[in-house]
Amino acid sequence: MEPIITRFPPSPSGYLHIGGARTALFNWLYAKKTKGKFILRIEDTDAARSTTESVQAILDSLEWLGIDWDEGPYFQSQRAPIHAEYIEKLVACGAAYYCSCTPDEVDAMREAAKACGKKPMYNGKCRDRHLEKGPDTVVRLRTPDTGVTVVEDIVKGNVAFQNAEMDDFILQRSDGSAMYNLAVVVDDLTMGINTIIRGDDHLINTPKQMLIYQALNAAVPVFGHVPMVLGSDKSRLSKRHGAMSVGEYQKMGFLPDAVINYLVRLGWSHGDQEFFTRQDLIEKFDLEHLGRSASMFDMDKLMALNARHIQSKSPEDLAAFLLPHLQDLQLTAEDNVFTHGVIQTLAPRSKTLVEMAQAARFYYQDTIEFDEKAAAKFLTPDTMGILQHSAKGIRALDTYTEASLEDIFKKIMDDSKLGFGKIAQPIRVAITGTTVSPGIFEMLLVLGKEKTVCRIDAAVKWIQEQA
RNA sequence: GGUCCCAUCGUCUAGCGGUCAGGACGCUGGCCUCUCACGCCGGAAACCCGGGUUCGAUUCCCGGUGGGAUCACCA
Repeated sequence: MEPIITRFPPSPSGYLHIGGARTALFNWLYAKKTKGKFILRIEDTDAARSTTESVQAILDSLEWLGIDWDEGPYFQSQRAPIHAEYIEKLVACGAAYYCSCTPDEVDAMREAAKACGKKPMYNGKCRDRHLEKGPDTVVRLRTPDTGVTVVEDIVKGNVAFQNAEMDDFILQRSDGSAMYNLAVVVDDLTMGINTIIRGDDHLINTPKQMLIYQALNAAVPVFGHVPMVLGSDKSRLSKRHGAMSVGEYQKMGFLPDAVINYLVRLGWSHGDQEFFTRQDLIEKFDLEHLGRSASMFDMDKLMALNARHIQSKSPEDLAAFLLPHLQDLQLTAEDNVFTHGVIQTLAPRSKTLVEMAQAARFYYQDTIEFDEKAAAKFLTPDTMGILQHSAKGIRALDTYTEASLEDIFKKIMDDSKLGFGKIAQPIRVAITGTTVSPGIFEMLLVLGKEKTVCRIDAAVKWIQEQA
């Protein structure tokens, strides 16, 4: 059994698109799963649109997602000599020929064909003229006029195309550069790629590529065309549907594992399982369970999955991902015990790392600003006594533990005949400035005795100043 | 328009001739509870339509409808 060799060939005309990330993922997973090889190839033949910044952005995104490659990145633009060599071979064996028709002439042919109610195609004028290479000649493939080319697609099944529908398409431009279909085939062939998973927008040029393989007397790879990811209105994903680039998801506070999990589930399934670790995916991914219909991107579901991945990770692992988001909020935090504690209290209640960073704010601030409504309700002369008592009790503690804190609260409850909530809320506001936070005890424990007392004192002082 | 692909709750999907059509997100009723979450228990919610094939179709075939892709000296 030959090893599976897959590839991902982005064209660097922008960031890494979320849909592109998904096809990269499918190829990567399949290679991993089968212990094959995954090759990265940058298709930068379109010099006008390709930039080195885009190349870097794509590489960065792949790295962030944790998609690594066994070979490459290769650059298609550097392979022009190889493309030319294969084109010559094709001409030499008669499978392709030079054509001197100008673009205008070809346009006219198309118009003429359309006028007769036929499909606009090049009419094969130079097919048998046996032209030599000239300054303005292109190379065209001699495509069969009859018969069918059948794509044996692993997700779509057999798809038949009438050869008569295909005209003699261009392999090499008049400037000597290779056209897409020729370049991909030659690259895939020379790189030994035998499995191609790509978006089904490519299904239509697959027969053309097969014809090139056949003309080259080469084995056709296995094709799998996965449906595209659509926006919320079922149209092709675009800016107005929200974030499209992988980098944006990083900024929004998603974990790469969650993005991967979500993307793979969009078009692939493993029974009822929704949550997958990276390792699960590598073990369980297969081509048999790829879906055939297009799917819509659902941010809510990504969020939910992200929350689950946050919950499943250790504070240590999470810290590395959270730190940059804390920095975005001008919060200075280190990957230390305190931050791990912070994360522990916040992880079960955060859907994204951005949310977590915002919720973590109070832990790192020296002075707490009280939310107006929260203060009006819970920092009042009525609650001042509770705050004073708890500050006094906590200050006197030798051992600062959940149990000892609980004792203090119990005592205040007994003395004041108030329920736990009546005591917890004022303290919560004193500590965080708001009415929403992690549990009182876990929070106070993480914060530490000093800061806890200090903040309660500050709240008391604030109440006195209001009066 | 030609060619090609697709069609199960609002969304992602399981299903591979006989199921009370299952799960997840979202929505929603309740429980838990120091707030918010988490968690737990329950609910509403789908087989696009019409023909066949079959004892029996969500499932197989054909047609329709709808959606998508693609028709370059772009990739």
